[in-house]
Amino acid sequence: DLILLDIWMPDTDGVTLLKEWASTGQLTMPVIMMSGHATIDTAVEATRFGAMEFLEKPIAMTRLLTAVRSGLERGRLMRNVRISAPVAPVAVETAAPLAMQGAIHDGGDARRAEPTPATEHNGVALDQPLREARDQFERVYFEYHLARENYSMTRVADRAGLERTHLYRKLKQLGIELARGLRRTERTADEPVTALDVPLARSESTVYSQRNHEYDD
Amino acid sequence: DLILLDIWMPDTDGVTLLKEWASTGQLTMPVIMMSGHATIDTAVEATRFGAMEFLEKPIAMTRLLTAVRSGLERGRLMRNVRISAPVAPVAVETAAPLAMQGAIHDGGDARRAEPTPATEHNGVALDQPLREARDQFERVYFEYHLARENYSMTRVADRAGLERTHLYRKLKQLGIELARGLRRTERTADEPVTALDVPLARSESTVYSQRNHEYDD
DNA sequence: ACTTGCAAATTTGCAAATGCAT
DNA sequence: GATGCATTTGCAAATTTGCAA
Repeated sequence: DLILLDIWMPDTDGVTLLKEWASTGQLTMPVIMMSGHATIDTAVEATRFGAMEFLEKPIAMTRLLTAVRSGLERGRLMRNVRISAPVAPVAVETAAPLAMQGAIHDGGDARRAEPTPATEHNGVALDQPLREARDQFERVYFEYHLARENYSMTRVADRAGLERTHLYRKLKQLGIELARGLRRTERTADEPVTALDVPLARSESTVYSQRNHEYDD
Repeated sequence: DLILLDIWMPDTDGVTLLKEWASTGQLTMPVIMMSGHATIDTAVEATRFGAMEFLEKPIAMTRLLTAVRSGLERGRLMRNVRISAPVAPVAVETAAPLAMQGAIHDGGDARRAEPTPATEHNGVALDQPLREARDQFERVYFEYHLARENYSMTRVADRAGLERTHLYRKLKQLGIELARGLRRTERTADEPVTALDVPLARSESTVYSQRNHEYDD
């Protein structure tokens, strides 16, 4: 579950809608904004109100896919964790901002508190096969370190105690895009991330280890 | 106290700096970004990492003033509330107390009892090599399922999607003892976890896979 | 109920290749 | 073109995992 919201719409505009959802606590899933003619202000506004990504048209298919993918991932996390991010502006993302943010929840009315969560830990659902759970955990793990080390593969690899080269494979396998980390400076805009753009997004076939076949028994 | 950060700077760029602060928990006061040539991506990034405002040059004096004013206001709030970790919201702890048991915290650099330790995610310390972290996670995972299924290896194996036989090895390897004689107790899985006090016995000696040797390189 | 032997599937490290940017 | 760093690949060794005792 995930929402792709366009700024320009017949009746209202995306941002207004987003704000509305946010203020009524209906923002229960990740939102990716799309727009062809947005201003910085609009983008900031949207982000502040919980939008996960803000893509400008023309949108590169790879980028969209990437965004959707991590959006869904985040959605999964959101569902597991009853986040209560500060509404409105107050949003000092401290660390691990990528791990999960969004979910601007109108404070106070979190009535959907399940009686016995226990099903999750670390924002990772425990009630699922080990492999899935473990993968999810690793995703959290790496997102955390990536953010923390500012996307320096060298440093992350070091911290994780892995070979740098292996780290790449690992991330790809987990579906973690490096795209976002402007490990150098701001380049972006018309040329979002050079070589990292293509690989993962499409060619599932290249995924170096296939372990997704259904087990039927 | 408030920071006015320009994107374009001699050494680094504002966003990188911002991220750095954010990831090291130094973001203790409002930040207002300023830039003359920013892209939407940059703005979104900055907002996501805690920037309060994103002003484009040329900046209207009124706007700057407004921003600064509300920035200071917010700063005051932050100081009062000690804005404790808005992110890293993971907060479900209810029924998985077995969480941390293995020696976690080493004397790394966790001496900052600051708002966001971020060093650990709800039990499993993330600031350690992947292998350790993962093992810890798996321990939590299995303890959870064992308790939940009342130590029925068959059912746990089933839930975890593992071979029953492999499960034994796994547990041994993780150092989880299941010598608890309660696996006969009449009770079903719908019962909330009960006997979690089971201490972890570590029988390093039997560990079936040796991966603890020092890597001397 | 729990262990073992074994082969197949995965993961992981190392070295070499490729791609980019200065 | 040369040089240095980031990312991929090929490969073999180390581990994990399922199946049949």
